[in-house]
Amino acid sequence: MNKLKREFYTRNDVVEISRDLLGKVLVTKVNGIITKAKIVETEAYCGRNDRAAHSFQKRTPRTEVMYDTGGKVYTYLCYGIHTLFNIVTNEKDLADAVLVRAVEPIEGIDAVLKRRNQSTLKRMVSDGPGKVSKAMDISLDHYGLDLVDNDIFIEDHGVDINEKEIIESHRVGVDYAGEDALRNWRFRVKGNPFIGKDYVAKI
DNA sequence: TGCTGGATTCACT
DNA sequence: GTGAATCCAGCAC
Repeated sequence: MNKLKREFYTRNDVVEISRDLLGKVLVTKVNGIITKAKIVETEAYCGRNDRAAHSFQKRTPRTEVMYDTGGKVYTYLCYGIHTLFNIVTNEKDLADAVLVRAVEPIEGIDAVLKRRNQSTLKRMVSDGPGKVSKAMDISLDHYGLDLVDNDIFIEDHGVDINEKEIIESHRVGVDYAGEDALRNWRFRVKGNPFIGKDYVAKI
């Protein structure tokens, strides 16, 4: 198991990192419970010239960590209820980030099901960004955490997602971003049962 | 100090 | 298919 190193996160192409993250394994150790899940859906945000990004032309206390060096965790609350999990990328001050939208649980499944109040493992468990953080027990407390040296990190299990297995599509929920909302910066693993169910209609 | 709206989810019909 | 839940950041005053 190779834990991803700083160099993986600090590359300057956030879109490339988003693609590379597909098939990688997100690991969390919260309250002594280890949970692992394969990343099957990501979304890229470019802080400098992407109106969909929180960090676009406004540096605030909330988005401060996006301006830090790649490899940091950016969590924030959406609709007052849901925690969304982002991975900061690129060099310091550039504010790029990747949103993890869906995962496939592979270890600690009992804990995942318990957190999600489910009895069996199915798409429902982790096919949305808010569900991912809940399933993995990621909360706002993890804001600013360093993935390189902490209880939350990403492993490379040698799974290589073929270019042909990646579905590109435009991002959702960011209509306010105008033309930037049309960028094909959302990436999914083709055929994986845990990706968001709307992918057929949105392509 | 107060108002507004959002990178959503889930229960219910 | 639809609507309610729910809270904080950002901005206006």
